[in-house]
Amino acid sequence: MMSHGSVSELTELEGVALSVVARSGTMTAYGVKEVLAGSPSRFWSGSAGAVYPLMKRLTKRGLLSPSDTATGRRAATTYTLSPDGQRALRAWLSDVDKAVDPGIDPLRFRLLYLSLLNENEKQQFMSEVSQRLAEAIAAHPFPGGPDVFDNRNHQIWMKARRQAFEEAAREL
Amino acid sequence: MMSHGSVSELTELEGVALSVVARSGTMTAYGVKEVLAGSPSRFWSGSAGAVYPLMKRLTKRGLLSPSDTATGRRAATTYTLSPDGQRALRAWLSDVDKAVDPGIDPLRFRLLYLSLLNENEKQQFMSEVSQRLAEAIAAHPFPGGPDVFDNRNHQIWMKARRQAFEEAAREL
DNA sequence: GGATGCATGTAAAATGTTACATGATTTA
DNA sequence: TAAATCATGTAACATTTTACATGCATCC
Repeated sequence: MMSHGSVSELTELEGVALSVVARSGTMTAYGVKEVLAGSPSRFWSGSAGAVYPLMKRLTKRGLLSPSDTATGRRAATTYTLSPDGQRALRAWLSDVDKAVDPGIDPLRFRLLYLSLLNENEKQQFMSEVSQRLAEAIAAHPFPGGPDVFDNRNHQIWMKARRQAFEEAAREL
Repeated sequence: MMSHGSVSELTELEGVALSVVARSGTMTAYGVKEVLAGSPSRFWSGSAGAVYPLMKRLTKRGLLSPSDTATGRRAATTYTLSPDGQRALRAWLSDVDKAVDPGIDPLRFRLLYLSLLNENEKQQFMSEVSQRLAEAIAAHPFPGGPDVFDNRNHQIWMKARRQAFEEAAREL
């Protein structure tokens, strides 16, 4: 049998968290939380309750190296990637199976079931979505951080989703 | 203040579950589980431990009406949408804010952080992803059920993602 | 009639959300 | 210097995963 887990597999949240740390070189839990909170997606809550424990778990797994950076009399921890963390991140980033997974797209789900609405509701929905997508594409800087959820990347994805939306609409 | 919650808001999982029931008119927890398990996305686990309790919660919230359909001596419950369930589902389906949310796209995240890999790794990744996307688009019937995660819809979305991928690649 | 798979769940553990607490720092 | 905001967490609760248990049907 192939050795299945020389590096531990990461969830999307874990992978993104490690990426954020790696990109900066060093980062606190708060910093990671802020980046996530700046995401255009509501699926990244960026809540303290999610992120602080996450960083602890990744530390316990040996993927992050904490250092105590208390300022004044206040406790604080800054993290860097350990060598194992770097390996795990590389494995996550280049995981093609995960990459091609369609993930979760709320628009896709709705188009799949839109026939459950009546004609009026459908029309209304399609027209509002169309408008909102156009706005999202036009809006250069969306509110939030420029790091993970980089504007340009966001725009590219929104354009692709609009295309899917229009194609699906044609077949509705 | 506006009455904020005459119908309870649904998560994506809840919305999809109600949609599956609504489309069939009637369905067991097992049926819903099977549809979810047939999804191309790993984010829908379709595990019994997720679905059976979910159906109970939706029942408790008054959105599903259970009926006892024991066959022989074995307990079984089939569900239909209650009037409140229908309203909640309509509200979910036509929720434009949720619809435009980018959701979770594993490919998007990876392209965002791909610069953390070295040139070789990047090349390898891009070429493999490209191939896998092409395969996914060409493959007419993907393994799994034809209901929620309808082939045609899946294909449209994969095409859109390939376009985003190519555009992002050009700017890498 | 034993093995295999379908159908219906539950239990323990992990993860994530919401809400709170509290120390430090900036701002009015 | 009081109020607001930033930063660092924890606690209770809800949800989800993983793993197990078990009854019925079918097929070999």
